[in-house]
Amino acid sequence: MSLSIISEEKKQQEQQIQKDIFQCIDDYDDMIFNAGAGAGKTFALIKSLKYIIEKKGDRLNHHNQNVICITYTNVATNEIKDRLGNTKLVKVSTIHERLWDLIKDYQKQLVKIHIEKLEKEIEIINNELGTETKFEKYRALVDKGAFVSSMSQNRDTYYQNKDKGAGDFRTAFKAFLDEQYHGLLTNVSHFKSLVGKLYKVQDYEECLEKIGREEAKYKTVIYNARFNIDKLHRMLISHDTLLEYAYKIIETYDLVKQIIIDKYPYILIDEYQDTHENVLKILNLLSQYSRQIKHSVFIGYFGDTAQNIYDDGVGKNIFELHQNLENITKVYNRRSTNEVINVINKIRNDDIQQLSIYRDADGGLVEFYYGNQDNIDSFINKCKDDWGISQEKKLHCLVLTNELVAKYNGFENIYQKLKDTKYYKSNWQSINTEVLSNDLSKLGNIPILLYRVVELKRKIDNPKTPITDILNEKIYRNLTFQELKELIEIFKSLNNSSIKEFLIAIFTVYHITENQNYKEAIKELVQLEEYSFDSFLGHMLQNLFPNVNEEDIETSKIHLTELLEVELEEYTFWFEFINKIENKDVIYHTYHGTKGEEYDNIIIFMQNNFGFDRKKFSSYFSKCLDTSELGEEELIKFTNTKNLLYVSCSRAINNLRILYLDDISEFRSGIESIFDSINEYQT
DNA sequence: ACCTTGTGAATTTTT
DNA sequence: TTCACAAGGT
Repeated sequence: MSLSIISEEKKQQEQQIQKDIFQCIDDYDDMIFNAGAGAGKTFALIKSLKYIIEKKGDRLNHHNQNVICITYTNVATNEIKDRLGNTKLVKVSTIHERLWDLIKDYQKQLVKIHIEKLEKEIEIINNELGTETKFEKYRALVDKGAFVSSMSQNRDTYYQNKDKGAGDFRTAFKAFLDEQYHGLLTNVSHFKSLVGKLYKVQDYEECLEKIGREEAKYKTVIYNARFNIDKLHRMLISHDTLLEYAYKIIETYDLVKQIIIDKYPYILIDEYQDTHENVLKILNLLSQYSRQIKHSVFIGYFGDTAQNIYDDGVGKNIFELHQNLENITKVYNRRSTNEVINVINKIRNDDIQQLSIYRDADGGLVEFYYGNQDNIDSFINKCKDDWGISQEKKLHCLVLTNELVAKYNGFENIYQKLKDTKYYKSNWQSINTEVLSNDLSKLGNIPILLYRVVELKRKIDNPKTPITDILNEKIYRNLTFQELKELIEIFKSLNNSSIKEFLIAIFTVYHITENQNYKEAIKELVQLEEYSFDSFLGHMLQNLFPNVNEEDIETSKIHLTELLEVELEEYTFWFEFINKIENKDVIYHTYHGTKGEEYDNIIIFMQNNFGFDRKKFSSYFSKCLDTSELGEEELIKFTNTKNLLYVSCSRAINNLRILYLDDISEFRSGIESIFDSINEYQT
């Protein structure tokens, strides 16, 4: 049994590092705590928070002050709250939640910033319309105003057709568009882009007028965390714009700065490398202003530049954005065996070269194999055999895309059928959040509906489910035992093989039963105008094929019916995935999705391409021997890939194998520089 | 034979 | 965003 004996000497040094952090807190020295993967960053953060509570708590309470702890995700927020225990002193939240809380009452100022934003956006669009080559034909129009007003009268036609291919779109538009404008339609995507921009300008100008007239809904700006895009013309801002506005308001108004400083003298940031540049700019402003007015503030960053895998994150730039930070690093690793540490050190290749804190850290395994797609199954089996994988000792596989995660976790058809709908084709960015999120509130309309149906079916089929769990409390609260029993009997009779059959049974019973409680329960489950399978399907159609053409309705309905006919087992796997129920011995994740996690046994499936980049990993390995020649753009790409590789490899505690699915002969030496030897995988 | 233009396909994560 | 490919023009 390795990783069990902690070195006394290193433990003492670890404690010294923690004391250094405390010293910074005492002296109000802004600091950055840098530590590699598995170093116990969150542990250090929590210890620091506890130190502040213990040593400064009374004074803070006396002055009605609080400590701010900001995290990158809601999951991290909950984890810190959990580990910290109950305290009113520390406000733990995501950066967005905290910033909105800080600025939302300054509506007058926010609306002013909003007006500036709208004006700037209009200017940007007009500038694009005036310069970009794709708008050349528009610029050549003699009477642009006539075209603009003609288009604004035909918004409906535009939105009904904008998701169609070029051919259909052209036909639809030629029918009513004045002949003189047909030239604009030669390139349909240019035309779509043009009209979209014209509409935006119109919306924004209209919004500015409404703000000017102080119309009811135009006096306040609202941050909506549920949507990923701004709806500026409706006074709604999303995540990035919130940060932008917060920065502006804090930059402009010294009073706001002072209020924040005086209320929150300690600000700690978890995973700083992922935070947005604007957040750093805000914190830097606060730090500088606090020195100016001589009201002390402590700002502490906890994180690791090498784990910056999102483009928005500041990463290494933090040192430029917030200068004179006290730099505290920790090189001890509490997670992995020496074999793993050795490899991840070579990947990060910077001044943090980790050492295990354990005296018995040998005994792990890291191996690099290459093969092809056909080897995947047998490779998994080999690892299962070699490592004695079982229900209790699971194997975690890292793949690059959610599509593969869905496939290997056993619900390929559900994912594909949803993906192949009109809605998710035009909102491809939404499919993964709306179908695969562990956070139910993020699931899309139809996925959450299907989820609830599956949930009900599972509860009914499981004899151990308590009656009260099947029903919403609203329904059963006022029922007598007899009524409850009858109701459950009806539910138990809905015994079916597929979601489709189950739904049909639900609605059939709905129409024949006299039991009002049942009807209420079904209404609670699905809210429809009419309770029938057809109307359920219609509801799905409306959501997943919005504005679908008359002639496509039938095929779309067939598509959706097929979705409902997918094997029940797949729905079970999907349900378990959403709920993170790990019933199988092999579990699949995306590389990105494993951030912050750790697993005993890992396989990473790797290949040349990822996303837009056909040579993501191949070019990484080609360049990792010598990065001196790289240009700025190339270096950003390189670092991004390096960090992703670092994050995924550093999840491993004991065993790590990589199977590369493309030919590696061109960049062999790059791989060898990190993984020592390369094995050809043979079945 | 070669060039230009238009089109579609590939897609991680968080707020 | 980048690439491949098809269609049509020179």
